[in-house]
This record gives sequence, structure tokens and C-alpha cells, in this order.
Amino acid sequence: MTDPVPVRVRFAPSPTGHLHVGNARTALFNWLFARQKRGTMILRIEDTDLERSQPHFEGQLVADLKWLGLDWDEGPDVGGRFGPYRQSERLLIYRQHAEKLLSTGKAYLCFCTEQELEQERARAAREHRQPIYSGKCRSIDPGESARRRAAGDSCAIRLRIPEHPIGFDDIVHGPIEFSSEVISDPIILRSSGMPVYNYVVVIDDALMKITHVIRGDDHLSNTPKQVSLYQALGWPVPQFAHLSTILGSDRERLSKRHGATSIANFRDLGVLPEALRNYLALLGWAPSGGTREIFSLEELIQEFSIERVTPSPAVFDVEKLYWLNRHYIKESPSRRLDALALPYYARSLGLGPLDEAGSNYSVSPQISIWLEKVTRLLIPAVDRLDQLPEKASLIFSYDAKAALESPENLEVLGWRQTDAVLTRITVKILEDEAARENQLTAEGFKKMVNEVKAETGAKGKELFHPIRIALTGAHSGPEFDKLIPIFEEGSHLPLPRHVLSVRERIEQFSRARLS
RNA sequence: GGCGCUAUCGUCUAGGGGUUAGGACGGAAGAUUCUCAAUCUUCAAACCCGGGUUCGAUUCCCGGUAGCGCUACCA
Repeated sequence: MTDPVPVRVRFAPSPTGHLHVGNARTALFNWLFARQKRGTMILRIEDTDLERSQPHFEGQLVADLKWLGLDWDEGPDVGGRFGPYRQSERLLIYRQHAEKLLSTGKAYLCFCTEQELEQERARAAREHRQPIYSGKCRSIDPGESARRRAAGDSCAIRLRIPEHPIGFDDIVHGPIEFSSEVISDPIILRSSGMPVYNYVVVIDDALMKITHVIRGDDHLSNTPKQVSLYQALGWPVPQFAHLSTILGSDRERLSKRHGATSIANFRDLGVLPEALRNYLALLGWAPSGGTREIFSLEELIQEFSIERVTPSPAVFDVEKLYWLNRHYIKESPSRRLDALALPYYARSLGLGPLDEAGSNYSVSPQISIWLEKVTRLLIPAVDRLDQLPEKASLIFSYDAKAALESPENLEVLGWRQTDAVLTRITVKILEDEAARENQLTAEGFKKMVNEVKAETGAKGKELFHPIRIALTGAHSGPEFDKLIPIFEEGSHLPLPRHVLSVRERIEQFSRARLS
């Protein structure tokens, strides 16, 4: 089944900060729908709230959307036939249509002051009535209100809500109906001449020929007002699809309190865009059958269906996001990972950023090859890239004293065989030709360990744990086969912070042990 | 307060008048490994409550409860 009218959808954020995951999900669903239907995706900036909107936030928003892999066919940066795409540049359009509504009698001038309205609301609350506008100015003769306006009386323009139920068929919620008694005549143009959100959104959506309004369900209760605006203007009403709210783990609306909530936050934590995208798609949507979890972009476009979106709110589960991220990290070509990982190592290695944003670093090919080995060693233990430096601390930083004092190591250090193992391995390393040159190989080291095994009778944990403590500071960690060459190679590199070789480590350790 | 939306394992969800209510994350246990991580296997874990309708409701209807949203000259 194909739509006779080509699909046009829009994502319309307010530039008030970084893109939030809830909005990102809305953007993604719009985008998937547009791409699947071979329709048009539009970016529109809702910057009528001058207090909160700031121009540089628009750039952030665009960057965040692009990072997620989304694009658009019309928008402030790419243009289009239905522009401008910033509401602040459309004020004249809003005023013109407000006057038209006024002249057709669909709207009227309201001379009530804010204080009067405030009192009205307070009285209604006291008398347990609905605090909706009384309709006081509804029946002022148009001629008279025009005269009062001309005379300079301050006034706003209100839409006349018809006295019959207003309903619409929501794609995700089904039919919804509101009694007109609960909808007061909304102000569409403030006395200041600035239009109100619920009005501009309709003007823009209609003029931009939006066919499907896919947005958060916080707009659900405002929709009847908007529907009657379309009707007052004689314009076709688009299809609505209201997406459920994303909640935090406490089932409250997701906010900064819950930690990372913006796209930029997750990017900085080392979450890959395809992981976040995949996770967001699964929040409130599942494919038919519901057993698949991993979707490429192409598969999402293929499989996505707005009709299958669930109406119930969803808790944002970072653990599942990180699980998906681990999956995509494992799938990533190592060249990509190496580039992505570099900024995370930079601080612990004492590298300085090349640019002001602190995201560009450069290292010699030699160092780069070595870091690739480090990444390959550590990546299985990680589900976010920002965990890399901590995991790498066993290579980058070594503290013999801390290793001996760590409560975690106490038990191992107290084992019957530990002293013998440590003494033997120390002697062997210190006497070894290759180790003296910081050129010990994995094979060479293995041989020493085997000798210690034979000489002490220690095996398994009792053999390996003490040695690992001496060399890395922790009793468990990656295999020595990979670790030893990394230590030795690292020690030869011209890094701002020196990486200790096997010999250097064992020297520091035995000094600390004997003191 | 009014109106609206929502309700399946802890979480995301599939399903749907008769099912052993399926999958995934997380959890637990085991296998593997010197250890940790990863990986693999197994296990535990759910239809909000009350009324209808029906031979039979978790599924359909109504009510309650709870959560969320809207109720502005905010967006």
C-alpha cells in the first residue's frame, strides 16, 4: 500500500541545548518513516521562545543529528521551497494568517489583561470550576473591537473554539476525542505581537505541507486546539502519531538528574552512533515477531513501521544501550576504533590536543601502532570507549607501593608460595639479557614463568597472581603473552609519560617489597 | 481539581479468547581461562486490581488504582 500523497515529515526542535535522547528518538522515527516512504524529511527550528533559544545551540543540534546519521531534505542549512525554516524568520507569515482568521470571524480580539485573566483563574480554582477562559471578549462586536485596537488598546488574538467535540485518529493511540468544554479559546497572537507555539506549529506544518506529525505525546492534549486551527483556516488536517515519553529508571521523566541524557553525553562516553540509533529505535518500537535486537540503518529503514510503535512510556536502560555498544564495538574495523580511542588515551599519556575542542590528537606512526595493540588487548573488557584509559592504567601507570598495600591483593600476597614465586621471578628478570635491554619477548617470559613453576611447585593462580601483581599492580587482568611485548615496546617510545618496562617494574616492586 | 494518555518478567518488548505466555538487557549457576573480561550453555523472573461478556479471559467491555502529560499572553 502506498500513500497517494508523498510523505512529508518534520523534526522541529527548540534550540535550547544539546539534542536530548527523547528528541533524538522523535527525530529518528520521523527520519525512518520518511526514508522508508521515500518522502521528505524537514528540519525546522522552533526558536520563538527567545528567552531560552540561542543561535549557537542550532549548530549543536545539527551536529548531534548528523552524528546520529540523520539528514534532511529541507531545513535552515540546506534551504527548500517552503522556507524559511526558522520560526523567528516567519513572524510576518504568522501575523498575516492571524489577521485572516480575524477577518473571517474565526478569531477575535481579546482585551483582557493578564491580571484579569489571573484573577479569573484564581476564582475558578476557588469555586472548583475549570480554569478556562470565560469567553468574555468573544462576543464583542467586531467593529467595536477594531475601533478599540485602532485607539491603541492592548489586545491579543484568540481563536474561537467551536462548541462540538474535536477528535482525531492518532496512528499510535487510535481515535481520541475531546469535549469542547475543556478547551478554552487559545491566544494565538500575544498582545506583544509574538505568536504562540500552538498556533505557529499549525501554520508551519500546514504551509510546509506536512502530511504526518510525529512528535512527543506531551503534545497530545494540545492537538484538539491545533485541529480546530486547521479547520478554521480551511486546511487539511495531517495525520498525527504521538510517541510516548522516555522515562528515567525511577519512572520519572528523563532529565539531567538521571545522568547522561543528551546525544553529546553518550558520544563523549564513547558510545557509537549506530549503537545509540539501534537502541533508540527499540525504545517504543519492535519488529513483528519481536525477537530481533540488532538492526543496521538499512534494516531499520526496511523494517520500521510507525503503526507498530507502542503507546506506553519506556524506561531508558543504559545497560542495554551499553550492551548494544559492545556489540558494535566488536564489529568495528580496528582502524576506526584506533582513531576513536586516541582521544581517550591522550590525557593519561600526557598528549596535548591539537585543536581547542580537545578532540584531535596526533601521534607518530610508531606510537600509533603500539596504541593499536593496547586497544586490541583492552577492547573485549570494555563496553564504552571512555573506559579505555582506566583499563589501560595497568600499562600507563604503575605504582609498586600501591600494589603491595591494596586490600585486593592482600590475600594473594599472603599465600604460602607467594614469596618464593616473587623472589625467583625477580632474579630471573634482573639477570636476563633481553630484559636488561627492555627487549623481553613473550616466549622469553613464558620460559621464566615455567622455570619458576618447576622450582617452586606453584601453579595456576598461585603462580600467576603474584607475578601479575608485581608487574601490573592487580592480581587479575589480560594475558602476559600480549602484555609483555606491550610493556617492552612502550618503554622505548618517546611518550610524554614513560611506560615502564618489565625490568623497571620488577625493580620498583622489589625495592618496595624489601623496604 | 478537570481532561487526556498508559498498564505483560526489575527493564525494553512479542503475543493474543483456550499458549509450557516467546525474545533481549540485567541477575544467578555452570563451561572455558592462571585470573579478570569476553564467549558459550542452563536457570529464576511477568499478564495492576475489581466487575462484566463468554463454556473459557492475560487478551474484549466497564470501573478502580497507579504513573505520566496537558490544563499559560511556555515550547
